[in-house]
Amino acid sequence: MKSNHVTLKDIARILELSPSTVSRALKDHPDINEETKKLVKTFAEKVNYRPNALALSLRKQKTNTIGLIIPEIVHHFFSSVISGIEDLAYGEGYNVMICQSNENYQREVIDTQALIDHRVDGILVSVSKTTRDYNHLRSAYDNGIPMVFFDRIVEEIKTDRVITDDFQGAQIATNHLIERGCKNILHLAAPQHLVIGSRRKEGYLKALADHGIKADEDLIVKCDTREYVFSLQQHLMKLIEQKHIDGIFAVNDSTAIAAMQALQTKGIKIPDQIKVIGFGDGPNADIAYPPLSTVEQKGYETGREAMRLLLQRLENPGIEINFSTKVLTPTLKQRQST
Amino acid sequence: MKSNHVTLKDIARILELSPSTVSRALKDHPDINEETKKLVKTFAEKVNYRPNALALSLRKQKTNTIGLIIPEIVHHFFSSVISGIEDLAYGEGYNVMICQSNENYQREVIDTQALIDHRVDGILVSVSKTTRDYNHLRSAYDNGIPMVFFDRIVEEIKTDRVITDDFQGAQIATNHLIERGCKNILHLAAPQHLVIGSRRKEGYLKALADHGIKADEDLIVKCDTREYVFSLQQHLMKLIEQKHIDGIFAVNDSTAIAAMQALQTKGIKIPDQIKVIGFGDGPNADIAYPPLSTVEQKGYETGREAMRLLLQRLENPGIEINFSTKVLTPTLKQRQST
DNA sequence: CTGAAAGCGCTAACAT
DNA sequence: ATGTTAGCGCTTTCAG
Repeated sequence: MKSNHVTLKDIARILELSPSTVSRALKDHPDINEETKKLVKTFAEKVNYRPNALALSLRKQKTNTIGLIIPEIVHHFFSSVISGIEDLAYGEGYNVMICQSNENYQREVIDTQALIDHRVDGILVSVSKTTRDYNHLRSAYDNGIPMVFFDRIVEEIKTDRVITDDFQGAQIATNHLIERGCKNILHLAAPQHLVIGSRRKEGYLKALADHGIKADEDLIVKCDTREYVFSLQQHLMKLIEQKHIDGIFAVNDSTAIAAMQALQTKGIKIPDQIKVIGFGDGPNADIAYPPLSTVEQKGYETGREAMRLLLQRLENPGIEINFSTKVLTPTLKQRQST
Repeated sequence: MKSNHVTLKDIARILELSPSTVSRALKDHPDINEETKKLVKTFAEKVNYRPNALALSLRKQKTNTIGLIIPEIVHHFFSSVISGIEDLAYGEGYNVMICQSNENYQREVIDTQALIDHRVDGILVSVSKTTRDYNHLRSAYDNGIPMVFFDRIVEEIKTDRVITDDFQGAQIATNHLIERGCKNILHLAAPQHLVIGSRRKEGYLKALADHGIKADEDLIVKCDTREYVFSLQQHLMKLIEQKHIDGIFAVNDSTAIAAMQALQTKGIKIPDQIKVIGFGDGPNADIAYPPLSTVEQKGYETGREAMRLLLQRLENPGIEINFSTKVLTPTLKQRQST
């Protein structure tokens, strides 16, 4: 059970050649005799030789690894992001080192450090909800490691970015409810200190204004998780009755789905009596009853785009200008809840 | 923007010391003068020195990284597994290199290779559905890299394992349906070359036998994804009618939920006409309509247990006997679909 | 066409 | 108490 990796030196010794010759033979260096190449290659194949990636990285001063810092893998949006990143990265010969911050600032700091320690060639990051200080990221930046922020960006650090147009997404969702005949629309909102929280609320307000509907502060309730919905159930039901609510725009899908379930326990029919729309479009939307209308946030493309921007930096080192921000527009996914 | 990591040598040069002294000072070697230590440490702190993990690994012949090969991160079970692994690993100073095979054999081979190339200290793996040949894994094993299989194990390779008692879980699920009055139970099964596929089928058969119900091969249909359900919809509906199906045990939750949706489009009432139970207990179970009864499979514990077994091997190298298999027993989660 | 030697960043046995 | 040296596995100049 002891480690027994074959090294270049091993091959050289057995074949009575020098390590340099073996190295060159393996990578088809023109100087090497065809005979020798064949000999070395077949032998290497036979003994299942694999170059040591660490030694290579150390020598080349390039790890061909990019680091990814992500809040929570369980969320469908983020796991789609991972797929987008990996598909591009693998194709270009890069490995991805995934770190999950678990929405925890301390963990994020440690993760960033680990990525720097491993000398990743670049970092992709979406910051945790609890991160308010950015020195750890700036330190990576100062170390000369190219970075790209996606989704949860840090405005203070100038880099390439990929974001979703939350404002427009919320507007699309709210417009849709209005077009479906809703007059009194409840918004279940995320905390306003989060960019997605305030941007989505603003989009909601804009849609109302565009249709000459007067906004009502009472109809904006801070409530952005499934659990939150059930704990506010009493309050929400009262509100819905008093204000004659006929539409709900929730800041994410799981909140929207929980809201539907809460309404249904009171015998309210969806979409007949109240129409509901979410934000995100994970697989839950299809599973919900009725299937949830929502705006689709493009996780896969977000990841792909972020990786693309990073690759660009990696291929053009030294050029630290012209940072670009890619904005992805979410699209309406109508199902049966509206 | 150019890479500018400080090295031991840099510090040595500037402080006019030898690299070894700096190295020792940094790790509190008793031989080193307190003055020198202080000098070195404060300077290292100041310039934000961080040892190069690659150089360290190369030198120590130990990467403190463990590799994880997992079919699909999106599945709740697997992302829980990751959390279980990480929590333990980080605590012990290990990093986790996550590879997603995407249920693709080719990718799994490449991933395994990448882990070997990076000289991970150990590997945790749950094989993809499409994997039939195990040479890639055996090669890691032969290289002396300790492995632990979890969930989707490979029986041909002797290692430590963590599995769910699929047999018992299936039995629990099927018994539950029978107790709820079902007589003709359809089983939506996973491919039989997967251990979880055959074990769950066997548990189903055992439950039937225990209750004197004659098994009917026609009632076991290979169908283990949401998409599969909809593509087989015609066939399934016919079967349900002909065989007077009154209960369905699906090999996983999303298949169970898709089945409920398919039935509902035909006006079939759940649980009144047909009762449905799944396997896994992800968050989808709560969102489904009606909320899905299922057996709870413990992802977090699976990951933790697998990592625990691996750590044991890493701490006792050379002992390649007494491989143990940890079996976790799933528990019934009754909701409204039965 | 092949080999010797240096070095990527670090540690540790062996000096002094 | 500190320095020298060798070496982890590899590539790449520089010499033959």
